[in-house]
Amino acid sequence: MERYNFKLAERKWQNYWEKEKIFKSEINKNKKKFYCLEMFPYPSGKIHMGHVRNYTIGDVLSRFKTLKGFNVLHPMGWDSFGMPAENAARQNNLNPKDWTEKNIEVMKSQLKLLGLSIDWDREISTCSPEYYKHQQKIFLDLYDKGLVYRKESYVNWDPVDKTVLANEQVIDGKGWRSGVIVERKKLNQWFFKISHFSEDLLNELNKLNLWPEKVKTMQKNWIGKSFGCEIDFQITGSKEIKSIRCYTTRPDTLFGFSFLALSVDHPISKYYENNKDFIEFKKECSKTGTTEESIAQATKIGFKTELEAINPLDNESKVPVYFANFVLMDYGFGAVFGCPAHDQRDFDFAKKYDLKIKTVVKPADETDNYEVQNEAYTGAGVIINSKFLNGLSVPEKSITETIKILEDKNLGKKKTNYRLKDWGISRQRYWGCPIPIAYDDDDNVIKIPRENLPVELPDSIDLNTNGNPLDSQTTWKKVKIDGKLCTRETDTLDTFVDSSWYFLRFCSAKNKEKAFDSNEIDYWMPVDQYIGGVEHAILHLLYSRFFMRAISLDNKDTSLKEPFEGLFTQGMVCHQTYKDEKNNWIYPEDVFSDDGKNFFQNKDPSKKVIVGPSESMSKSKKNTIDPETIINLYGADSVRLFILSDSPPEKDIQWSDSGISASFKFLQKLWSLNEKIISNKKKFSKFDEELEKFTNQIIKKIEDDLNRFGFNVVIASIYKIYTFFNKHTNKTEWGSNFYENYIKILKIFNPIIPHFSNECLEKIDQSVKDIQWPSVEEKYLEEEIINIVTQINGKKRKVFSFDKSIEKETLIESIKNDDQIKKYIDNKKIIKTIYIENKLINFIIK
RNA sequence: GGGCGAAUGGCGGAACUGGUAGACGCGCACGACUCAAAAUCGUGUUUCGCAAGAAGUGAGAGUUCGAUUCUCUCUUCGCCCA
Repeated sequence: MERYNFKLAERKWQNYWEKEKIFKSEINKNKKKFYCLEMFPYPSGKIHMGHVRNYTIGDVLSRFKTLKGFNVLHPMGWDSFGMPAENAARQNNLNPKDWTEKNIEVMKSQLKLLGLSIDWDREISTCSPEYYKHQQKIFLDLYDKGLVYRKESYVNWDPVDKTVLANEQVIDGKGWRSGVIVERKKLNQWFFKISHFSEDLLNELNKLNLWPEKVKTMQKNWIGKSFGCEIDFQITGSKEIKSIRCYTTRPDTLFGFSFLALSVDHPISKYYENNKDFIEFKKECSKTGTTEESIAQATKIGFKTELEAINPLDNESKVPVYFANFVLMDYGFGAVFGCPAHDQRDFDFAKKYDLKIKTVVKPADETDNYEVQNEAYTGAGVIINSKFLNGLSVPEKSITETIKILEDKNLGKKKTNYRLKDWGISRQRYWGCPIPIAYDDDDNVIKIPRENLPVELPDSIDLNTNGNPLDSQTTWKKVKIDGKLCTRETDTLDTFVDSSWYFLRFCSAKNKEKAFDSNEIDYWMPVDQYIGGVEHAILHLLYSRFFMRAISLDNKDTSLKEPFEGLFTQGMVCHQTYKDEKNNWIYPEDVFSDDGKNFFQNKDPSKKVIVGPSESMSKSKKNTIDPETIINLYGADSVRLFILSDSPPEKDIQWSDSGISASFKFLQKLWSLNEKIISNKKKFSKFDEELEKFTNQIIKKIEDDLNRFGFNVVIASIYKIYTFFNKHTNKTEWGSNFYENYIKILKIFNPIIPHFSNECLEKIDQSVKDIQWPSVEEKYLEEEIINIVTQINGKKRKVFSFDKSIEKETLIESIKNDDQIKKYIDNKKIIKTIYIENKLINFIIK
């Protein structure tokens, strides 16, 4: 008997799939389509286990749907613009393009090793002009629709490197490379008007039934719809400034008003631009980062003006007006009214500047003398100390009632506000899609004519300059439009733009004229199943939803709003972490253990290794396992089997050596079983009903489990299949229906371990082309024998088997007469009998 | 601080709409093969108990004939937002 040679088999079938173009997809209107998409990778060098898990899940689903008769689209591409290429290129003196292309080549070959059912004819790469040419057209389309605009906005500025930093490059308020404190700097930047769709993006979440609730909640919170009120506060103390408009979600606490806080960028700051102290203060504020978190954590500081604001509900009450660092111009109108008793930031601020703290809300179980002590009270309760508002319940009545009163008196207006801000898309970097815009001498925006697209990135570039390398490309920057000499925009697009429409491009990946063909997207879109990491739950998915709406707006070719019908977010792949005595991380392959308890270094067995907690695999912690090494050692099918078997796919999985080797051994066992079956010399007896039932029932179960992403349970069923068939083949006579059932089993292995399945099918003289998922016969799904769990007072005592045809009365009588049951019910009174058909009987006795 | 989710043997985990808790795998133990080991195969494996039996799904309550599953309170952990 031969051992299973996975190397030969896997290479053989991968070659076959490629040569015969088995996974090529085309429109076929007679067939139902299924568009399966996994989030495409960033070509960082090599694939990692997270990719293996992601793409295995998608592949199993694609192959399963194909077997079920769907016309499956399963494409792959590269999210190939981005900072890592620029950094790597700078470090190694390369061109980002060369670095990226080399990585794509490596990773593509690695993905092929996994045996994925991908239509490689549709491969796309976002950094190729072929792709971004269309993106630039889309940009101009959106510009024409009024969904793109330019405005001044803050960025994280590294004063030493003289460059803009992304949020993730700012660590503890300092630049990741320079280590100096990052400043806020104002630059002219491009924005997508995602806020135009805030309400729709929120509302339509309800329709996404095949999305995880968790992701929908996260998006809902991100969009952050709130009801509130805009209020014009009358101002005294200045000739020019008569009133200031504020937005608040808590107008009901207006009687607790003790200061008014403005953003340093508020329009009235212009009256202070010559004030030395204010300039100093503004500088101080610029040291706070731009993220909401850094603002929340920063110490609250203020600049007191000579202005006073009048409480609209109580003209007697006048409060000071401050500029404060925790108020952002982006939120509301850049002005908030401070109620220290019921807002923690206001509370901190009031404590610092010794402002009045007046309690106007009490918890329901407190008396009217309740006073806020060491922190703000933001919970529910009842309004107090507020004249005509007293007694209103917070928040149910108080907010709406107060708004009503303000509106009646013409002092305020109800307003809906969204936390979601417009999407800033300008990046001051080289390795991204050029923005197809230029400026004339008066800084007027000039669109690059569509026929001149793409605006290609210049190839030779000096990355070792301060700031954006494109800025120093003096020749590239100059462009003549309509005879006018203009200067190109040197910012490039945020890479999230690239991934916001790639799913459309896959539908007509090779179309040179258009970004996508309306016929093709009509058929293929929306994506039926999208699979990826939960880390993209908010930005990427929200941006894609925005893009679909933006493209569909006033578009006669498509009206699709939601790009992803179904979404699945898989968990991470984790591994134990190891450190040496000097606290340096060590790779798992440099560690060994004889007893599983004490670990030592391979290079020096006298050196102990400290075992840390299991964490998500990452290069920095060196707790990675290289997929290619593992595939070489155990084969792709073993890897696929293991990555699906140990945990439910939505949860984190622990990579374990014993786990992968168990999968490998199991495939060898399956192979021996197959060898045994092929070389069978045994007799066949009559039709085996038990075999038929087992096969039908397990296929049904596997199908159900695949449909609900229960891959780990599917693998458990496969282990059961082995046990059952192995037992059957140990009998002296096999059922006459044996082969028929065995072949069905080999077919259902196909989505999970495709090379192995093909190899076995071929060996047993079955075609591997156009395999169909075996149908199940209803009559074998039902049991003629029913098991009745018998309980006394809800406690299980015995299980009885009966023929299904038995009458209820006979069944109950016969159970009552059973010796073991008699023991419990003799001399007792049965006060109730609960009978659940075909399942259970419960005697309540006294 | 707020929101969401999770908690089941030594470990990863299973249990469909409330109805036999612990499927399947790992690990472990014993046995077979072997001079021996590895590999392989077989058997067992929630805890306590010789057994009959009892207890048992993070803790506590509640609803129910019956709760891992539903409700409430709490603890711990994870994720997201602040």
